[in-house]
Amino acid sequence: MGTGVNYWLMKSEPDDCSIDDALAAQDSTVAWVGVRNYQARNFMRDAMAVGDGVLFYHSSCAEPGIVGLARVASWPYPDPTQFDATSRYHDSKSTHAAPRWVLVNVQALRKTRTLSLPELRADAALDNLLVLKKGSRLSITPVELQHWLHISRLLE
DNA sequence: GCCAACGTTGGC
DNA sequence: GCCAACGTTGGC
Repeated sequence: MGTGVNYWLMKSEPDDCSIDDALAAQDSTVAWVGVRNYQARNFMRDAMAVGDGVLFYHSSCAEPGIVGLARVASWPYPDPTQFDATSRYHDSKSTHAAPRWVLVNVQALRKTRTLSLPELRADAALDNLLVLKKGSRLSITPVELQHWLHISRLLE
């Protein structure tokens, strides 16, 4: 793990938790429940640090794209929904002794204009942004500093 | 609703 | 370890 702040893009379905929902939450902070992909989990578990920058992205909706800025607001801890038999995220194979899934808290900082997927794709400076790669389905992807800076400028 | 792409599972 | 079958993601 390197030093300094890292940057991430995190997808959320707005029907589930939109940028408005996050901003309306206590301290504008939400627990990022429901990640059930090992690669995405490993980013939270092994690479995220409190204060890391987050691009808040709406997926599976009418206008997918970046809709806000946020920050990582906790260290990783077990996702409580994995133990909840009534949750859609329940995992019967996970135990309290050896939790399979972790999460972090994410604090929304501000809503931005929607930087839409077509707009992102049309920007040559973002050619290598992981979320734009063909077939990319990861709900959490690292963002390079140069991409973070470029997108920040677009959202000013 | 369709379907491409990817991840996971489980038989062998 | 291989790989077919199945499940999920997510744009369109």
